[in-house]
Amino acid sequence: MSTDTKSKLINTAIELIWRDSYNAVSVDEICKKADVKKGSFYHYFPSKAHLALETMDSCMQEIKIHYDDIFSPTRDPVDRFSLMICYVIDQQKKILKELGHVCGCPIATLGSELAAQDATIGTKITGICKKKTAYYESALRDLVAAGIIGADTNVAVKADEIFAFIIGQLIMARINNDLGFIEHNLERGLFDLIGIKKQNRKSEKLTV
Amino acid sequence: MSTDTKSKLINTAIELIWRDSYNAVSVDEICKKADVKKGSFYHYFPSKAHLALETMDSCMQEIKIHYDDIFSPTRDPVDRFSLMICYVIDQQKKILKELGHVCGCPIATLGSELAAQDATIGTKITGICKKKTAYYESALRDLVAAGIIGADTNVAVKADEIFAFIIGQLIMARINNDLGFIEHNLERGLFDLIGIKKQNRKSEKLTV
DNA sequence: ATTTAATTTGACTGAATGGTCAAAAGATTT
DNA sequence: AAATCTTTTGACCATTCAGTCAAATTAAAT
Repeated sequence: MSTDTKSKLINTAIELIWRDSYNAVSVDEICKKADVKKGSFYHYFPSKAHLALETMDSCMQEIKIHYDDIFSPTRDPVDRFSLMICYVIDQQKKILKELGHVCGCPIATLGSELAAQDATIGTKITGICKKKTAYYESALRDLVAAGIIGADTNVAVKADEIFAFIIGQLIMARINNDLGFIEHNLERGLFDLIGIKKQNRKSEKLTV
Repeated sequence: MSTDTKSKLINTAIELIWRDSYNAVSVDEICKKADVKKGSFYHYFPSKAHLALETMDSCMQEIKIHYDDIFSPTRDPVDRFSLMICYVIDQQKKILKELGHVCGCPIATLGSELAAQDATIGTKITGICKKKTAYYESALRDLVAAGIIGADTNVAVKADEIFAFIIGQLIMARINNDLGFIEHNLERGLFDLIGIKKQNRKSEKLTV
């Protein structure tokens, strides 16, 4: 079972690239930290760029597990968004503790860096974004059905806006290396953007 | 007048770093495209990182000229936001034509890439963001005074949200290499976020 | 037990990296 | 015209980069 070597490389790459950046991290550095020789690296990945692609798959796989639960149709649609915000913030806190820096969204950071450099990464990320917005879209439809937001809401557009909003806040948190703002304002801002009136918000804390 | 050499380097660096990324562009590449020898580069900049800092100053200087006009207190506060969106989109279109790729916000892209790598860049960008949100904040206060948005609006928080929202949309446009979404939805989304009712929006196009 | 296939190793390559430096050339000042 | 200061040049450096490869090791199949 030597998928161990491969996943060691992927997990190490996620850490290093997420904290620094794709171009700032070398193959040698990844290998050294993963305690894998370079020859093994190129046995599993044809190039550094392919490693990057697989790290994104790995991230998305992890996210999917949580989002499938958070955005379960059995949940109240308002709660789904609240829980997502909780998850995002908790994850950022965890990574801050582990890596010593606010890191933001690994996929957006990587995507922004490589957008013009590698077209295949651009299309890959576009696909991942589509998956994420699908969660938002379906929750928005349920909000419409529940009469919490207007029936005239363009849910596809609104879902993309939610995504961009969160990405933007995470980028700012990364640049400022500070989670304070999103801890205090991300949820409220999101509900403003969606157009959920205050009375529909739960003041009690929810757990994932 | 040899500031010519220096500004040639800065302008070339803006182009290359904006389109690709800081770490993807080498000093040699910048020198070659600017037609400046490497020795001259290090005569004007003590390091590559210092060049990056000066490119941000240069970007901010350019933005300030436009924003001082767009956010002039003589303007209707709703118009200010509309004009800003026009400016952002026009600039993106121009850069797309020039550089062949949607490039997003140069400062956010660079900031996201170097946040954990170089602390001085992080603080520099935090300063620039403060300047930008000052424009939004003052326009928001004028919206409050005009009774267009609620007097209970936390303008400082809302300004940061606006900033994050735009940054997020630009990142997505960069990743997708497509301006379609922001052309169609950025203004509407921004007004949703601010909480401006439809009747306050001008349907007519404005010019900067 | 032997063949076959998958994995690991470590030394290697050539190009590119950020940065240096002394000397030449050009301006400015005296 | 001589001296001083600024700018430009191009050769140079040590290091790092992504990627290669043949041989050694280990595991699986026969």
